[in-house]
Amino acid sequence: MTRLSLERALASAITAAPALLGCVLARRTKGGLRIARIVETEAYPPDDPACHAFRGPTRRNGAMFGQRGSAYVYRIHRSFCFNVVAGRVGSGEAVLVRAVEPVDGLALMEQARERSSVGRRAPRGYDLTNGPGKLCQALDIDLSLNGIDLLRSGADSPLELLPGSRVETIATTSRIGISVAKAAKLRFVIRRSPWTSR
DNA sequence: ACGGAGATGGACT
DNA sequence: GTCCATCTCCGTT
Repeated sequence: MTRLSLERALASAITAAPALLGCVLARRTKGGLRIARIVETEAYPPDDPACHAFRGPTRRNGAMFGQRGSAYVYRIHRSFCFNVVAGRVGSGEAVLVRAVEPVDGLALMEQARERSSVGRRAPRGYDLTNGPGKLCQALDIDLSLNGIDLLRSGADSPLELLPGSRVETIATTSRIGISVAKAAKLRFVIRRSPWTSR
């Protein structure tokens, strides 16, 4: 996949969600570099009652109405969830990244997960990044990254989205954790990847 | 000013 | 399967 084809896929949440499988997230902090490959996504298109933007912009979902390729981060209970904004400015659509496969910086991810798990069993193996809240812990993604441009490259880019290599078979299922529009098959996973959630 | 809900995760039965 | 921690935001008073 080229950078151009990635940007083209971001024209809508529906096209972006499968296209983001296999793409790579590069997280840069003072501690060092963490690299992860996206293995599970969910599309939240406009006019979808399960989409946070469905009832128009608010302070929480404001970043969803920004430029395609920017980040939308929000808090749910104790956790954060990370989305890639798609569509046109103002359309209000995004792709939730639900699971990633660690590629590099594994020790940093383990430390970050352990830090968030004080008093509990330290997460190991697939448990490290196989859920939307878990990957945000492992990559230290929080509200400070809400709205940033993920397509900007450079040593000072805190979180960057990079095109991936072509992916194995993609499976499509219902989305997880929502209370409305449950039937839509808008969850995309790399088939047989052990790093997906559930 | 206040009550309720949530695209979750972890512990427990 | 059930329960609930913990916080931001929203809609309503």
